[in-house]
Amino acid sequence: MFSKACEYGIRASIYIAKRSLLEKNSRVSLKEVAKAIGSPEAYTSKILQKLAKNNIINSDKGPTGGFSMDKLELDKVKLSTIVFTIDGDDIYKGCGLGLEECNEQMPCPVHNQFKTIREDLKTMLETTTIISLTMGVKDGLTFLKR
Amino acid sequence: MFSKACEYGIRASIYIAKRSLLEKNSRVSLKEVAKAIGSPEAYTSKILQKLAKNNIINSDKGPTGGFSMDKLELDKVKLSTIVFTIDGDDIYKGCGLGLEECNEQMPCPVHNQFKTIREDLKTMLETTTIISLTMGVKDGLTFLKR
DNA sequence: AATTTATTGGATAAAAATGTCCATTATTAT
DNA sequence: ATAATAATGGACATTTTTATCCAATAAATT
Repeated sequence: MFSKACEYGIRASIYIAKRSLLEKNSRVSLKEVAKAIGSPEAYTSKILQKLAKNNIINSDKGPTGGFSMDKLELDKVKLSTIVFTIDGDDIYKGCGLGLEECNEQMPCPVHNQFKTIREDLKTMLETTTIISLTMGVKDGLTFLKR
Repeated sequence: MFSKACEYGIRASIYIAKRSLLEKNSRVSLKEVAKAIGSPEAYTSKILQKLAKNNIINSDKGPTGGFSMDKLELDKVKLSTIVFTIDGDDIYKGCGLGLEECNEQMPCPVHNQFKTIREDLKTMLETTTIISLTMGVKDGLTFLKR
């Protein structure tokens, strides 16, 4: 469904969000993030860089540096934002059978069957906020690792 | 969503089904299939081999040989069968965030949001038959290429 | 100012997916 | 039997994705 990079990106964002929610002015190091979500450190670094450049997370260099998210913005960051930043819009516009062009006028054989599912997925991604996902983790109801 | 191999596999199956439906005892050559669905010939060959080994399509060697499907079985072949044969069951059981274990007891943060969508997808794949997809192509309503 | 710390960015490596080539095998027709 | 045809199977090549390494940069502390 998502690329590995995107999976790491979502999990990392949730972890950073959680830490930013619990302590103010918290800065989470790359090492801590990677450990918390069970991802390769250097690879995770690249993904966090991308998220930082797209202003989804903040990053600060130097001692006491690390990654963080604006607590007051956590309800504005949607899952769709992260997915789009890392995987692009294939999940929305891509054809289920890989045709370059596939639309109402010239649909692939599964176009209509996929339409509903894809729209549901889109809606879900666009309405699910990072804060809501973070809550589950904070309350020990959901998990970011294993 | 699906691998490229799986996309080719589905499109190829539909094309072979269509030809088998229109002419009896038809044998479609690899070349014809690849041309009809716009896929690389040699790569498509591998995929058809896999489908043939799993009895989803028939293959016959020699002159007049080629690929075919049993006309009377076309309503029994489900999209899910092809997808499972080529891509395995990741699409059903795999975690949306890539966790090795993810279930009701220890769900990932998006587990519940994905559950509905995944079940809908599963149901769709399990209820969509090759014959129904073939009809659309036969009637010029849907397309296998471009 | 010097040292330490942590992210950044570029190069490179490893793995997986996609794609190609060609000799072999099975089958049909002559 | 021989030749022609079409799938098969194995090796190989390319591309994309995933992952690693390390020097450079920026910031904080002493």
